[in-house]
Amino acid sequence: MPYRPEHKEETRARIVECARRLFNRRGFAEVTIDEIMASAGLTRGGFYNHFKTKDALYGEAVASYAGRNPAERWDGVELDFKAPGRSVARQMVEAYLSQQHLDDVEHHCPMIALPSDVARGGPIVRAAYQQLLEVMVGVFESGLDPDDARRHEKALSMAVLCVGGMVVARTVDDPRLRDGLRDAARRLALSVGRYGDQTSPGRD
Amino acid sequence: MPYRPEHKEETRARIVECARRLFNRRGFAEVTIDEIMASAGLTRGGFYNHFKTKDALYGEAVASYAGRNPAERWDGVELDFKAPGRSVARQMVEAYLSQQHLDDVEHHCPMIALPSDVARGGPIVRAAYQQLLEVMVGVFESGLDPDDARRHEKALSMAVLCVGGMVVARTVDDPRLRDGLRDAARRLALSVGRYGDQTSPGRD
DNA sequence: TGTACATCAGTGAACGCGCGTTCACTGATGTAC
DNA sequence: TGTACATCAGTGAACGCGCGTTCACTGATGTAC
Repeated sequence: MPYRPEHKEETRARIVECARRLFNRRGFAEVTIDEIMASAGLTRGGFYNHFKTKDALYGEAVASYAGRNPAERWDGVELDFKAPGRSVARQMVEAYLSQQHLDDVEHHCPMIALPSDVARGGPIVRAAYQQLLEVMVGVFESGLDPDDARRHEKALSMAVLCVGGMVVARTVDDPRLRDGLRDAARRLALSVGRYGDQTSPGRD
Repeated sequence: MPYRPEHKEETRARIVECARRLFNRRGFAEVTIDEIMASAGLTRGGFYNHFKTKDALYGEAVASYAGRNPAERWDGVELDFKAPGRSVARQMVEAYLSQQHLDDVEHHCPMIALPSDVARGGPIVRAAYQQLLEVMVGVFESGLDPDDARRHEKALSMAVLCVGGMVVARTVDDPRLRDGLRDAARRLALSVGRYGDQTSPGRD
């Protein structure tokens, strides 16, 4: 056996990770296989030792984010997904809508980085995307009162605020408008989750 | 003068409109000039009588949506933007988050159809996009109590719910989840606007 | 320990298709007489 | 009213670059002896 058995697997994982970052930054169509391989320290030809086509890599890149340990997703924020609940849900809102997450394009959630690419993408990519969304909704739901009849609906609207807030903020240049959108989304999401924000206070 | 003076202008407008629809459906990179021209009933070569490059057309296509009479944007919904206010703002939430708007991909607002393309786009496209968003926020603001200190913040979060709700819904296949997201966003936006929905009732 | 070997991850030249762009030409149109 | 003309919107063949993909080859590596 010429190479360690893990060798190829490691290289493959490196390619996927490099591709994911490049796709996040510039979109699927604009990134070339040459660039991806160079970014992984390899050359063009080797690509097809690992993947059948460029499209196949795309699916894996989106799925790789979904498959990662969620705690790793936003640098510096430790979320304990084994025991979700109020404080994890709250932290998730804060982390997702943070300045840091907005600036760190390479580590954006695909829901933010590639919404239109995914909307036009194939079934594998779409399934990976939906799974991500369902995890997020589940975390928000776990942070809400189990007796609340509108628990699920509230969790859904919190997810819309998180993803939507980032998607919209990302396309705006004016920093005041951008931060205003992010902040408005953050406050309303916290308010829906009853985390004490006063944006839209209701009975408790 | 061989042709009526308006002739060229009309052809040009037809190309922009055809391009806008195709871009909405499949994104900028995936649509060819051949397709655009064929869709406008013309042939490839004539394109450069009207536009300098494909990129220039892209900017115009996004801008064309912003420049249209807002009342035309969502078929069957008449919004009187000359006299905005509560009922116009409410209608806008309903129309934007309607099933009809979700299904009618060709007439999607670019904020929904092209969020990632725009996020990576040039200054002209981004400026057109931001203008669209500001119009929407302005309408929502006009529908809120002028004495409300959080008026602007509320209008921003309503815009996030509208755009975000559609962006997220569009990428999900499961119809229950998709409609759940849209509905949750709609109800929360109406509630923030104090249009009588009970999602998150507060003092009035 | 050292050497020959088999394997296969990685190389880089080459291919070929597709698409943006160019350009010499055509022919439909409004005008002049 | 009819005809010759000038204009220029539109045509379609051709160009050439870029990129996805292929393929014959290389050379690094672990194994066998």
